[in-house]
Parts: sequence; C-alpha cells; structure tokens
Amino acid sequence: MPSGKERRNISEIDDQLPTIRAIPFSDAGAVRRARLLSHKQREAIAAIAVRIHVRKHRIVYHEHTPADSVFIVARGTLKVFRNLPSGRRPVLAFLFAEDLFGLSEAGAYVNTVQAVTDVSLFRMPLQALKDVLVRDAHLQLEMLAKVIHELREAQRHTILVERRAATGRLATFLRLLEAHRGRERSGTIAIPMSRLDVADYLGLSPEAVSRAVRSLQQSKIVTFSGRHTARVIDYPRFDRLATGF
Amino acid sequence: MPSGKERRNISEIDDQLPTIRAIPFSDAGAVRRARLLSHKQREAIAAIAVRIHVRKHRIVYHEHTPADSVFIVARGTLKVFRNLPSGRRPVLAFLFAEDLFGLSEAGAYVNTVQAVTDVSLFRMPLQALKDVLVRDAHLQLEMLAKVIHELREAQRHTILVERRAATGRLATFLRLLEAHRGRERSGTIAIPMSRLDVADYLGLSPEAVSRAVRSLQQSKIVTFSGRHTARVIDYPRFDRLATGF
DNA sequence: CGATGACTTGACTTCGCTCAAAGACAGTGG
DNA sequence: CCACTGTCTTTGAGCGAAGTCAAGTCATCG
Repeated sequence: MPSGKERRNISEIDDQLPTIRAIPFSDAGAVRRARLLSHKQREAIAAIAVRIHVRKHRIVYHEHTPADSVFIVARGTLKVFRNLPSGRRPVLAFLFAEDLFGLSEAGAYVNTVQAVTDVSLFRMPLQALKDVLVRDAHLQLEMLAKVIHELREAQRHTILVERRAATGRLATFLRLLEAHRGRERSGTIAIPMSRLDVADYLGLSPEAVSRAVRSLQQSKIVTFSGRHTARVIDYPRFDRLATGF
Repeated sequence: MPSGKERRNISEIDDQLPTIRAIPFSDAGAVRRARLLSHKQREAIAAIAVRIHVRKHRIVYHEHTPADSVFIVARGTLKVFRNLPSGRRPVLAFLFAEDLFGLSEAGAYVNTVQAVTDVSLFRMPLQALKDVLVRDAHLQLEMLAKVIHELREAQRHTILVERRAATGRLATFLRLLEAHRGRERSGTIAIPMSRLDVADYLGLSPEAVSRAVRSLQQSKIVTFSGRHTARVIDYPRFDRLATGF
C-alpha cells in the first residue's frame, strides 16, 4: 500500500506497521500511554502479520472457538463481549488503534470480538508470535506491559460499573472515549458505538443510558448532536462527575 | 529450610519454592489451572526472591507508592483494593497461594494490597525479575500466561458485579472460593474474609450480603456455620444460581 | 422515500441502599 | 477463666433509582 504523494499525518503513516500502546511498567512519570515498540520490533511483528479488513458489525471471532491468531488494531473500533445464558451481552471492553487482542486461554478464545466501525487489523498466527516473543525477550516484555495495562483497564471498568449513579457512569465513559483520541481536549467527543453497546458496557439498560444523556443535557454539562457526537460544555462539572467516584 | 523428618503433604513441600498457577494459553483442554513453572524455572525465581511474612490485616503496599518489588503468594489470602475519593473501597480481587501480584504501572503500584489472613510471600526485586525474564524467554511466556489469566479473572469479576440479584452474586462468589481450594467438591467452603470484604468485592452493601446469606439459608441451598464456613446443601440449585447469569 | 430497527419517553415495579438499632463475636485485661 | 468492650454483623423500615413493559419517535439503509 504505497502512500502516493498526498500529505499524510503521522497516525496514517504509522498504521502501516503494527504498534501497541500502553503505560510502561517502570518509567516513573509516564502518565500518558506511549508506543512501546522500536521500529525494529515493529518490523519483526510485521514480518509474521497479515493485514485484514473487517466490515462494521462483522465478527472477528466467537468465544469458545479455537484460537490460532492474535490481533493488533490498526484502525477503527471494536467491542469485546460475552454471550451469557441469560441473554445478557456484557461488553467487557472497546478496542481502538494500537490495542492488542485475541490472547487465548486453553487454546480457545474467551470472548467474542465484533467490529463497531470498519476496521483494519494485523493478524499474527499464535505460534509465530510465540516464536518471535521467545526470540526477542525485550519485545516480549513490552507485550507483558501491554497486557498488564489491559488488566488495569479491566479493573477500572469494574470500578466503573460498581458505581450507582447512571450519569456518573456515562460521564466516565465519555471521558474514556475522549482520552482515547489522545491529543488535547477539544470538547467534542465522537461516540462510534450504539446506545445499546454503551448500555452493555456500563451495565445499564438502554433506557437508563438514554435518561442519563438527557440528564447531562438538562444540567448543561454536555450536549449531544445526533447520536454519535457529544460536546462538553462545562468541563469542571464534567470532570467532577466523571472522577467523583 | 530443611523439612525435618515429619510427614508433609505436597502443598507444604511445594510452598518452599515459588510457583504460579493459571490456565496456559495454548494447550487445548486444560480446563483446570495448572502449575506453570518447571523446577528449574522455580529455582531461578527463588534465587532472586526473599521469603516474607505478613500478619493479618497488615498492608503489603499502598497504591501510588513507588513499586520496586513483585510478589508471589506462598500461603494465605490477600485482598486487592483501591481507596476512592467517595470513601468507597472496592475490592478488585482476592489473592491465594500461587498468585502473582505487584505488577506496577509507570513505576508505582496501582492498588493497595492487604493481608486477609497471615500470609507468606516471595518478594522479588522488579529489576532482578526483569533480568530473569529477559534471560529466560520461556519463563517469561509463562508469566504472560499468568497475567492473561488475571485479565480473564478481572473480566469475570466485571460480569459478576453487573448482575442484579444479590443472591446470585453471592453464590458465584462462594463458587469462586470453592474452586480456588482445588481438588474435589467437599460441600464445605471456607470464607477467610469478612462480610465487609465480600460486600466490597461484590459491589453490595454489607446489609445486602447479610440478607443474601439469609436468603440462601432459607431456600435451603447453603447453610452457614459461624461467619467463615459455608456448606452447600443443594448443588444443582447452587450451580444454577451461580452460573445462571 | 419508505421501512425497519434504534432510540426515547412515560408509568409502574422492584430491589438494593440508607439509616438506625440490636445482637454476636474476638481480643483484652483482670 | 471470664467479663468487658469495641467491632463486625444482622435485622427492620422506608426511600430512591434503575429495571421492565409499552408505546411513540427518529434515523439509517436499501
């Protein structure tokens, strides 16, 4: 995929090679997530990776199916969820560019992963990846840091869904989306997923999400235009709501 | 630490060397958690580990303090929690023998870890551990499997606290405790932690936990003797409650 | 542009939380 | 060894917020 002569920004160029992003586990003061891999390490992974594209709403893999590949997100948003006997479909995480997923347990995938938008992925055969990780133990340490970071995210998520107030949960979620875009706060937050997905992530009914949206509007903290854009009006109150656990 | 001539069972002998236990990530059909390390790998870790003992209720480390060590549990139970501005103290996990903890983020511990019973730990300096992991990439892969396993546990926990019914949450928790003891189901489940700890883990008020206990008794599914022992009477209904998400 | 599914709104129910108080347990010192 | 005291736990009453059900509105895709 040659780039032609048009101007491209850094993230466009960068998604030609796989990267992962997380907070490294030593390195005090690393508040923000950083890219963990050197150019050489990225090439080592690229050598075993295939680039694949998955359309919106398509499923990447189902829980309980044999796991032969691990993935890195190049572009787009996905959701990780589980189908429960009760019919509930809790969303455990959303995945964005430079996230890693597909790490199996006992040879099978544990969750189902579905594209929320059109996505572009790097797909690595599990065995080939293991070989690379054994050969380059430093690269493996970065992977370890990434998985530890995911563990922290999962714990944050648990804390989030344990909160009582629906508006607080929603505010925290919006903040998460905002943080994921990186760079400065522009006030505008894109919400790529459906209300139902948000509800399943927050552990609320869709009606409760809807009411929380209305509540944030009425108290003039956030406005919503259409169903996929939010705009923060009152950052102080927004942050207080989001972090005021 | 020579063993003397008295009879010792396997787990007693085993806690002389650090081990970790998890479901490996390939190896189809590995339903149960297995010990991941070879004798040699255990010795490599032991070479950099110090054995420490922590009394009941003592704190191993506080969140936001500089992280210089990683730990493996040799014996006892601990809880992992966070102190939130609101005064809530959600428990994110309980730790048992052969669990790994203390993996930091940006050089600081993320959570607080406190002993629930008297515990015995292996303490490894972070830098020394990293050196070992770089030197032995296969050992590192086992560590990676362990962290992935913890990630799965965290996700299960999220699903757990999203359930509505308090009795269902309690049943699932009891099942978790039972599973952790390993071996066959004897019907008897030891509950080492306080009701408040259970409440903080399940995202309930202590009152709600108490009522759930009463409810399980009244419906003759589980009986409780004292505060730290449960006995399952009706396994079919118990399992249905616990897994019927 | 029309149909299908996603989302919102309203009315009612339910279940866990809060507050308050009584009861059980564990550790301490006499 | 036992009584005492502080803490943990249980129980009750009332409230509130999210769930459920039902119906109407909007947006999105063919």
